[in-house]
Amino acid sequence: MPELPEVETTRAGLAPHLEGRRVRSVLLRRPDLRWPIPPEVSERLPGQRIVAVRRRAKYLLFDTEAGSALLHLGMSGSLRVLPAKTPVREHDHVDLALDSGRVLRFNDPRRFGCLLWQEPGETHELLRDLGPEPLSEAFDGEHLFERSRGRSAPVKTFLMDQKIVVGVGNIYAAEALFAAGISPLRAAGKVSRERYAALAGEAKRILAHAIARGGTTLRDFIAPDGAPGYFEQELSAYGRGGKPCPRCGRPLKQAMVGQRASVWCGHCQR
DNA sequence: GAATGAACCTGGCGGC
DNA sequence: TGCCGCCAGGTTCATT
Repeated sequence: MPELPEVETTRAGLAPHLEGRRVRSVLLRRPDLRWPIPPEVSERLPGQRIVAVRRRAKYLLFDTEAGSALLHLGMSGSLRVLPAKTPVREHDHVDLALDSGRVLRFNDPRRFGCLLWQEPGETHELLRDLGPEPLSEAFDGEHLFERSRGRSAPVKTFLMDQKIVVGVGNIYAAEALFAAGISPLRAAGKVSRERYAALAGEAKRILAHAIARGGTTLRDFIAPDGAPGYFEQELSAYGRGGKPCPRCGRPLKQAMVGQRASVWCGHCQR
């Protein structure tokens, strides 16, 4: 289930194989992903040279002079660069054949991912209202404090709102709140400036560390080179409901917060 | 504007 | 062993 570190790991793994390469052809085996793949992808991408592989939030952008392919991995998507004759597996929905003789293959069992098109010089509407990147200077405690005033929703829901900050999903929200000692149930508008400073700092630290470790391997995530991520071994809260808190040893609580499974320590997180 | 909940899809897992 | 039903996940959209 790709979150920002997984998407960044994917981007970094793909870039050396794609940048400077020309797209020979596009094969759509199954165009009905989350949204239908628009005709521009198969009409305008062939023949184009990929000049950059970028990431914005959890979206990957493959830039060409004719426009950019915009890809979201959804919850189960993965991308691999493979020899052109590699046998197709179930759920291999899209192939981009490259002039290197290899193919960029998109596999997505649950089809929550998408492949869209962005015109040159434009910003796709899905990217327009996104919050700052969590590892940028624009994201800090002051940003969280200002945007949270008057909001009664749980701070975990607030932190996962992509308009507030991008790329923080269920796993890293749980981990950042644990590290900062903030209960996920606390109303976002009731968290102090000082505690938001701690939360922003922990979110940055955890995300940067997860990227360095190759993301989190949970069921579906595999990096483009086929290697699993190693961050899962270091999770303190996520997926550990009922197990001892790494700090105080008391059992971690588990409940739904904003429709999402949440784990926290009732003693260490207030 | 904010909060809430449904919907999308399917593999994995627990219970029977 | 096989079947059934629930759960998980990110994001959008509709409703309140």
